Amino acid sequence: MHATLRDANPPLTRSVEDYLKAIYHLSNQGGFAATSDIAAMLEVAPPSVSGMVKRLSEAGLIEHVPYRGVQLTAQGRRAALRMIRHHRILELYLTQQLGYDWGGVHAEAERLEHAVSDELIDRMAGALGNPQYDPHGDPIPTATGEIEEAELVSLADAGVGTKLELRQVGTQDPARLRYFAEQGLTPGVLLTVTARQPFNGPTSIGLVPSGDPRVVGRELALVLWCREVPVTDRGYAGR
Amino acid sequence: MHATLRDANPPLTRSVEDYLKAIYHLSNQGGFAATSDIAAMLEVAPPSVSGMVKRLSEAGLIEHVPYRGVQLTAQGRRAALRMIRHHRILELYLTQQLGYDWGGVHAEAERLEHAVSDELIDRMAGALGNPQYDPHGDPIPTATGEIEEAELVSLADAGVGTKLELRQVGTQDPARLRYFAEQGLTPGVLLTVTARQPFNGPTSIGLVPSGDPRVVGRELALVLWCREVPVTDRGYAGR
DNA sequence: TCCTCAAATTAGCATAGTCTAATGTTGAAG
DNA sequence: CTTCAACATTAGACTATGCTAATTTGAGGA
Repeated sequence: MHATLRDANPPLTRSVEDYLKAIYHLSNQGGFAATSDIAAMLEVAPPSVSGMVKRLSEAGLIEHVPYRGVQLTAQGRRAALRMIRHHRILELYLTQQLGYDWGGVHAEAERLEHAVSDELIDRMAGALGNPQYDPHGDPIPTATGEIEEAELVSLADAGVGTKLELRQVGTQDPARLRYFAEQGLTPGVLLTVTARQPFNGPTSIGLVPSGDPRVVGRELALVLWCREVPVTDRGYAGR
Repeated sequence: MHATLRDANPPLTRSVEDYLKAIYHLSNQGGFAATSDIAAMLEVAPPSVSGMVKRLSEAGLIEHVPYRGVQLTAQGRRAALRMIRHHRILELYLTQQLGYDWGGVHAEAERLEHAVSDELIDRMAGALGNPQYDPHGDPIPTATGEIEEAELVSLADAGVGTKLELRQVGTQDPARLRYFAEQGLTPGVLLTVTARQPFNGPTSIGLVPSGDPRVVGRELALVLWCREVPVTDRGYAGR
């Protein structure tokens, strides 16, 4: 009678998995994912998102606060992490075992992540020595759905010499957002911290891989939330 | 304006690819595939097949003769062979490179064949040394869509000692069909020719892998069309 | 405080694919 | 030559997912 009793584990469709993954990436640090951002990420129209949000929410995969956004439930998060694990291991396997280059691998992984079984992914992971990070430096969720949460540091607090990936821009102010965009400071870019002036002075950074320098005042640097990137890396194509 | 002009190469859906593959297998030697046989093979209701047949036929992938059956066009055949190539290389790759056993591999390949790119398949084939046969002895279509047509021999003409796969039963007579079914002689079964009596005498065979013996008179043996199976084999799970 | 505008949602429609129930067709058996 | 059973098709409904157009909402600027 109750939906949950009817079929506890209906296999998720490709679309559903894509939405969950997008929501995961857009609500990184506990916030809400906005309808229009989901629509942009998946390249669908906003009303399509509203429709899917309704279904996902009825299925218990997300929480929806009308006109504010959505968050994953524990169940939705599990499904999203499963896709991310699939994706990251596939990218690794295809490049390391089958000679793919980083250009071609993303689209292939994007399609395959929905079709592979967990068993296949585990076998691929085994063949790779059960890696913990993908080549972007992003952590690979475990088979049990745990992920090393890379906590975000504000650019104003990041250590000089560290390599960072810009993850969240913590302001809604259009003028500032526009400025950041002009400077090439959008989520996903990689940068290294080259210097910081004392007494709450500005932070100097270099963009990766271009090397272009930027200087960011403290007020702005405080809202640029970054993840520290381990070592090897080359651009951001994956998710 | 014309459908063909609107989008010459719409990517085929998973369903469409499954139908084309089923039709290929069911119309082996130039005949028609029957609606009910397609429905049985894909485990859908017959009206679903009628509906899909209409779409496939409008798309130029099959020829439909109402109340008789369907045949693949050159375009449909190309798409079917592409799936078969995907499937057979995937089965080979998963077993040889990732330690799958023959039980688990079919379902995995069945899902993946629709999601992999031709490039990935070619890379897998390369890693395997560009094999020509899958482990069932079935020929693998080339990347350009050619397949070694295993010509069929009648059981009455097959050499003693050869291993065969029964592919077509060349009669419509219900009494004979029923008899063949009782004897376990249905398309797909493997057998070895153990003896043949002289002067148009009967052929003795052993079923594989059970070893059960059968003796088939010349009249019946003449309508059992078989494919010679190279060497290694173990049951028929793939396609 | 009020207004306006961007964002979100609802309304209404389309397509692919599935189903069950009803109807049509064909060929084989008497 | 008729009839009937098996097979195929049509009719009509439903779900998932997408779209455009219209409407609603909420939050910041005047």
